[in-house]
Amino acid sequence: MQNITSLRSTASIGELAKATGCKIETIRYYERIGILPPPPRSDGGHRIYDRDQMKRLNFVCRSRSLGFSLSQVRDLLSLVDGGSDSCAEVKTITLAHLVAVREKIADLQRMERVLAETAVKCQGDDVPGCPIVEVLYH
Amino acid sequence: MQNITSLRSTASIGELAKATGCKIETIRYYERIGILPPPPRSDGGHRIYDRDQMKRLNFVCRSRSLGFSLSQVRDLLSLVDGGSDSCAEVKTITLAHLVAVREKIADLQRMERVLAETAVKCQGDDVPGCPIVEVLYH
DNA sequence: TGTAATACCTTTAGTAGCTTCAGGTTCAAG
DNA sequence: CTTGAACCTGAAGCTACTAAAGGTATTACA
Repeated sequence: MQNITSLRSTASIGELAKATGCKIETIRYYERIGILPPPPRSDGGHRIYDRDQMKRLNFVCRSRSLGFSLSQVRDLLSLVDGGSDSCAEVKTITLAHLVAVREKIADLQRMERVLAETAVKCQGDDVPGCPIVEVLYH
Repeated sequence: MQNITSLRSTASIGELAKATGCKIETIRYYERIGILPPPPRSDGGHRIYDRDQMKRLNFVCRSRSLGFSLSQVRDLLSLVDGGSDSCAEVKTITLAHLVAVREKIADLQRMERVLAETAVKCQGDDVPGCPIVEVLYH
């Protein structure tokens, strides 16, 4: 029984990684760049995490998986840490990100269309007249 | 009249940049990493490009704008340079890329959905109960 | 308790695809 | 001939990690 949420209130970095789905190296990286605070250490120097840290890392991972940049994550964290009534700012960041995501989708859909249209034209014959190459030369 | 396509058959790096929409620094970068061959130089050391180079750069830029990686561009260029009947290989690279593009679109659409659903729930009140923050904590 | 496997530690360098900077040289217009 | 724009090089910086090297701590088992 090593389940962090049941028996023990602390976890090693490896247990934290398993619990959050975030790689060990990434956790250390987040600490190095100040996204996560440095945790206490064992006598031997191993990192020891508590539930708050796990919550925080979950927040970071979830934000990242939704495409927020690390600097946006930093901003979100400082709003959450602040605890003041800054929900509006959280929403502002989210909506700005939503716009960016939609732009990326539109970009990719444009690519997708051109690639698909072009690929069907190609029979796989000879390069000199390859329709894909023609399109790439424009 | 400095139009590269009309009066002169050579162009400076700046003219090439304007003609292709590719930045000067990026052109030099492509040369450095071997995507573009080093062009001849003026007595003073300035790069001089001809129409073939411009075509090649166009090919690179267009491929990049369709989301091909530089290593894919490299592969495509060597197929084109080879001139043999490798149209099938061009198509293979294109289809593989198309699959990757579609995956990216699907990823982004998942993000978009969560972000949009979450954002509408938030009224912009206070952080402790912010629905966006809740979702990020999961 | 001894030991071996596993997990952890630090620091450094590498990845993609550019962009920016510093500090200097060349070119073209007037 | 001068001046300002365009060009040159080499190195560093950017995002967000990932990997590798070489060493130490912890833990499971006998």
